[in-house]
Amino acid sequence: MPKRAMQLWLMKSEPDVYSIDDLERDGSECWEGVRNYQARNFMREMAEGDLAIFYHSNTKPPGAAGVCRICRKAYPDPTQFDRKSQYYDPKSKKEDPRWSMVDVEFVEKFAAPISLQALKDAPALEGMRVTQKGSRLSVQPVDKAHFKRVLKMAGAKTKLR
DNA sequence: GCCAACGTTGGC
DNA sequence: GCCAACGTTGGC
Repeated sequence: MPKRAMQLWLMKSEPDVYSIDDLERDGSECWEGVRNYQARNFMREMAEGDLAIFYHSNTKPPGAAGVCRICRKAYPDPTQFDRKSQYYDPKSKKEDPRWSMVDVEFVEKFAAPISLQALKDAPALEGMRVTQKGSRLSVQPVDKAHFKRVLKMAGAKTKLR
């Protein structure tokens, strides 16, 4: 009966490509195109019901924009087999797909995004991966205390138990 | 647009 | 297995 504890994540997306507003409009979306092994491995650890901070990268300012929930666990990313896709990977084999993706659903958009600078300036968030210099990882785990703090900073409706 | 910080590739 | 060259990410 003991269930796996909920795990918490942060997922980066460039808002020009896909933003929290796009997710709010769509309700849910597949998280395609991750082509980094470490990020892929974290996605494979995700379970339905896990929550993730939706982070806007490569924009100004970058920062935490909202919350989403994992609604489908990892399965093969079809774009790796699509020759026309920018994510096509000629080395990936159908019988042993190299890349996975999960589906996420919209939970909430923060009233105002919490900028990366604000995250870095918060002493309680010390050690959070995304605040560390040169952190490029697009999918990363987040400590519960850090996740809660970000929710608090954002005045979020989402609460963790 | 620059460039630091990686990750990947391929020659050896 | 090493490592130089190259490509990508993403803040600034």
